[in-house]
Amino acid sequence: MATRRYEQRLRAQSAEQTRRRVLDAVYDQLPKIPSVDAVARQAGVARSTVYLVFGSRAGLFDALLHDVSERGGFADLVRAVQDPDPLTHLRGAVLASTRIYGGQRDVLVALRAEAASLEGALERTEQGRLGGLVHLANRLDENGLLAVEKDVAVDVLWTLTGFEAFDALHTGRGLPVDDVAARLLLTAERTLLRLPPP
Amino acid sequence: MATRRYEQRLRAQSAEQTRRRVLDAVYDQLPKIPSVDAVARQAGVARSTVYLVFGSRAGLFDALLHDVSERGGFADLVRAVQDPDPLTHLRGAVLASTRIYGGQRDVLVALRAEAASLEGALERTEQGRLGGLVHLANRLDENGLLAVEKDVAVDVLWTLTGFEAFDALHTGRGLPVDDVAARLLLTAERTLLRLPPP
DNA sequence: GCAGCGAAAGACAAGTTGTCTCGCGAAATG
DNA sequence: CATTTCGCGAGACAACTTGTCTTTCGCTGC
Repeated sequence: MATRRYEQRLRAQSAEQTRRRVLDAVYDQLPKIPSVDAVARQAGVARSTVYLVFGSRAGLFDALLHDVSERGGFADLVRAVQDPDPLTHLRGAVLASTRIYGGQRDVLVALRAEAASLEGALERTEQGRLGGLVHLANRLDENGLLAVEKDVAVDVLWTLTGFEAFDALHTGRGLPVDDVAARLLLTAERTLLRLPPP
Repeated sequence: MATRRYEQRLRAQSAEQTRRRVLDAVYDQLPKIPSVDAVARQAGVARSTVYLVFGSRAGLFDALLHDVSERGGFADLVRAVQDPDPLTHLRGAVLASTRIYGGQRDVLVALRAEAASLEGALERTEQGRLGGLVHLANRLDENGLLAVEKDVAVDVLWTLTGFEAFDALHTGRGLPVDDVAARLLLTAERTLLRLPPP
């Protein structure tokens, strides 16, 4: 049974293609949350293949979560965070994250609905956001811009920059994405800053 | 086939009892979201009885929604809204609703998870909250207390008094209920009021 | 007693997730 | 070119769920 070397080129590449086709099939069926069978049919793939590639329904949505994290305007968010001016940092972070939520809204709703099966994978993703907010609060504090305790600032930013706050205004109140960003930014600035804009 | 009069006393009362037993069985199994079968077994009732009384799984959770609305500290909320001072009104409303969310957290999470089957029944319940917030914003405006547009005030209050904002701080950040209320109230006051507290 | 009705019991259909087996066919290797 | 390897389709099966319907039991109310 001396297993011989086996380097994949075309095969690995075609495997990656079916993986993508399945993920795209999930996007295609949003905002309805599809069954594994529906995803497989839409992707033109056997249902057993989905289980082969992703392990389970939860594994499929876990992969979807990572896919969302790697896509979409996260570049803008990273750029905003690197601005030397803390106020521009704040402004850019709220605007960029709101636009991400607006673009990915359906996927994020689906992932929230599947959250029970995801065993905290969603929360783990949010750890990064929390870290960024702590950093932001520190910078604002160092520059003497904060009108409240640093802990309080983190809590307020956590609430305002989450998907739930976005969706409350966007879906709940019917506001367009940029209006949502304006409301959230206004709230953050007037609550946190020593000299808020009028 | 002349159907004769039939006034129910004990029978209607026992029917009401099984209805309550079923609803209580749902509460018993929280925070896990139970199947109809599990609810029936916990209630000591046949599964078919659940369907007889509530029509469907969605009907069961719809009844649960109404049950939650009628229970819990909604009396405090109503009392707060009737205070002559708009600032006390604001303060009392945020505090009371936060405490309701804290007490009913598991049920509300379950209802949110079932929201897809509930066909907007949850949103209809939220209409009452929106109406109350519009009223509050009007009163603040009439007294010259608002530092922002009335529409903006409603949007901000909508975000801050929703269950999602509560849960972001309570579950997401691990804050006790009264600390959550403090953060939310601070944010509302500093954002909306012309002369916010320090 | 007798009729009405709440409720149990249980069969049945349909949809879902998850597991496993079998086998084809194309890519990789010597 | 022959052989190995492995991605993937096809399909059977088990287990669980929602939802519907029929039959039967037993207590209540006239």
